[in-house]
Amino acid sequence: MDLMQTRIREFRAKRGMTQAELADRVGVRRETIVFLESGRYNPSLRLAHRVAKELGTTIDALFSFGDEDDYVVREE
Amino acid sequence: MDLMQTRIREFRAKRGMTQAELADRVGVRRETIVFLESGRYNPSLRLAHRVAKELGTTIDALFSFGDEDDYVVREE
DNA sequence: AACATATGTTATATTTATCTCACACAAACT
DNA sequence: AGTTTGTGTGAGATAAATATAACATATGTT
Repeated sequence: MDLMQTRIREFRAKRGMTQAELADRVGVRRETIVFLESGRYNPSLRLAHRVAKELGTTIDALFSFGDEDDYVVREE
Repeated sequence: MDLMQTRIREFRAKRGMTQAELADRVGVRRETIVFLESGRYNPSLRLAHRVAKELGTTIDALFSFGDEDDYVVREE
């Protein structure tokens, strides 16, 4: 099935934001965030964008697929 | 309804690639590319990623939503 | 121990993306 | 004029995202 990686949880934690809070601000159900964080589904581009925006980052920074040469979770 | 902007056509043209070609490489139907280029639907993140990759760019460079401060189509 | 809060799960329903097929149109070429 | 090539459109079918609701678990707090 080839799931994707996401750093949503990492970014969300950095902001001290709860799943429910994020879901709320983004306008989806909390369960949707759960599924997103575990990579179990493939959001629409628009949803990905809203999430990235709420977390103060970009889509490309937030999600990654198996095909990148250089995906690393860097701490800062 | 609030459509999104995309530079797919621009990038595709730059590469001299046809809609059918792109569809093919990306693994979708040509009609899907037509709809994407006209912003009439909201691809899955994975599809957006595949398209960006085939066009040698990133998702964030390829798509934009009404909420950016600074979206410009720049020529290079 | 009881309670509250944050997270995870499972099943079903609804909405939307994408497929499929068929046709239409314009431009370029023979 | 006819043919090819690239692009656009529309309707119906299928697959996948998201909603909804209900329950489960873990952790922290009193």
